[in-house]
Amino acid sequence: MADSVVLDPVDLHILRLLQNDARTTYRELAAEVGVAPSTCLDRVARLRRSGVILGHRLRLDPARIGRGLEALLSVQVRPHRRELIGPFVERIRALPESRALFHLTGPDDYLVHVAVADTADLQRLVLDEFTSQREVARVETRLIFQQWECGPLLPPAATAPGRTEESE
Amino acid sequence: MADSVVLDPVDLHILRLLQNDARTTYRELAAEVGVAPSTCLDRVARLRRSGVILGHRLRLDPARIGRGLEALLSVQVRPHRRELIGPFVERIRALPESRALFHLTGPDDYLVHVAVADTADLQRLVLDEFTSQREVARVETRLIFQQWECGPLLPPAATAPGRTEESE
DNA sequence: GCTGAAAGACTTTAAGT
DNA sequence: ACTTAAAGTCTTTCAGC
Repeated sequence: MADSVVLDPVDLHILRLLQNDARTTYRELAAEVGVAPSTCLDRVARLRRSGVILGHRLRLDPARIGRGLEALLSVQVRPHRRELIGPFVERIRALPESRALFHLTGPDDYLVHVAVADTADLQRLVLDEFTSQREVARVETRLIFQQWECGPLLPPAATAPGRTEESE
Repeated sequence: MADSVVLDPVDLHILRLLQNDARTTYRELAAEVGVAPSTCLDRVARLRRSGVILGHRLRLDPARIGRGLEALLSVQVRPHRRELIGPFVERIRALPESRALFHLTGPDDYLVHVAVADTADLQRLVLDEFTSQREVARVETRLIFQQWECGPLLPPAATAPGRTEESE
C-alpha cells in the first residue's frame, strides 16, 4: 500500500526547490538543475502521476484573518467504533476552525489542530462542538505558543541521495 | 502583533479558490470571481504584501518517498529555559524526519510530527535524537493511523463574509 | 481601484537525437 | 529520456476611466 517511487538526483533536486517555493518556474528549475525546461515539466508531471506530488497548497497566516489563537485538542471518542468515528471525523473536518485532524494510537484517539479568534471563541468551540457531543468522552486542550514547519521532506538517506525502494 | 487584515468578498473568493488549488491561473480566478485577471493579480499581490498569503507549498505523499510511518512525539524539555529550548528547537527542525514542531502549553512542552520509514527507523530516531539528549526529560510516542487536512482557512463568520478587524 | 489591451514571459507540444 | 524550437497561454504592465 502506497509503495515508494524511484527518485533520481534530478527528481530530488526539483522536489527540494519546489518545496522551498512551489511557484518556481520550469525555466528556473531547469537553470538550477541543469536540464531543459521541458524535462522539468516531464519530471514534475511524472511525480504527480506517481503520487509523490499531491498538490499545491497556499500557506496563509491565520493570525492575519482573525484566527490569532491556535490549539491542539486531544479527544477520546467512546465507544470507538466505525459507526461513530466516521461521522465524528466528517463533522470535525467540516468545522471552519479545523486545520488538521489525526487519528492516533494511545489513550487519546484524535488530535485536532484548530485556529480560533481568541479564548472565548475556543471555549465556545470546545463546549459546542466537542464536550456537548454524545460520542466525545473527553477533551484536553493545549494552546500553541509557537509552531514551525520543518525542512523539505525527502527520502531517507537523501544525504547520499537517490536510493529508494522500487515500484510502479 | 499580527493584526487582522480587511478582506472583502472578492479577496475571500480568491482565497477560497486558491486554497483548493494554489496553481489556479489569474484568468481562471478572474472568470470565477467576475473581475479582470489584472485585478486578481493586484489582489493576490496585496494579500502577499499584507502577510495573509505566506507562500505556496508543495504537498508530498511521505509514503511515496519511503516515509510510510508517521508519528507524534510529545517531549518534555527540562529545565525549560531559553538557553536550552533555542538549540533544541533548531536541532529538531533540522532533522530530515521532522515535518512540524509545536511549542505548547501543558505538561508536554513540545509536539513533534515526524515521518519515518518504519518502526525500526522510529526507534532509532527516538533513541538517538530524543531520549539520548540531556535536555529531553521525557518522550511519548503516538503513531498516526490516518490524517486529514481540513477545509479552507477563512476568517471567523465567513458564512456571512467580509467582516474582519482593521489594520494596515 | 478596476478594466482592457499589448508586451513579455512561461508552458507545453512535437519532431529529432 | 533529453533537447530545441515554435506555438499557445498566461502574466504583467500601463494608459485610461
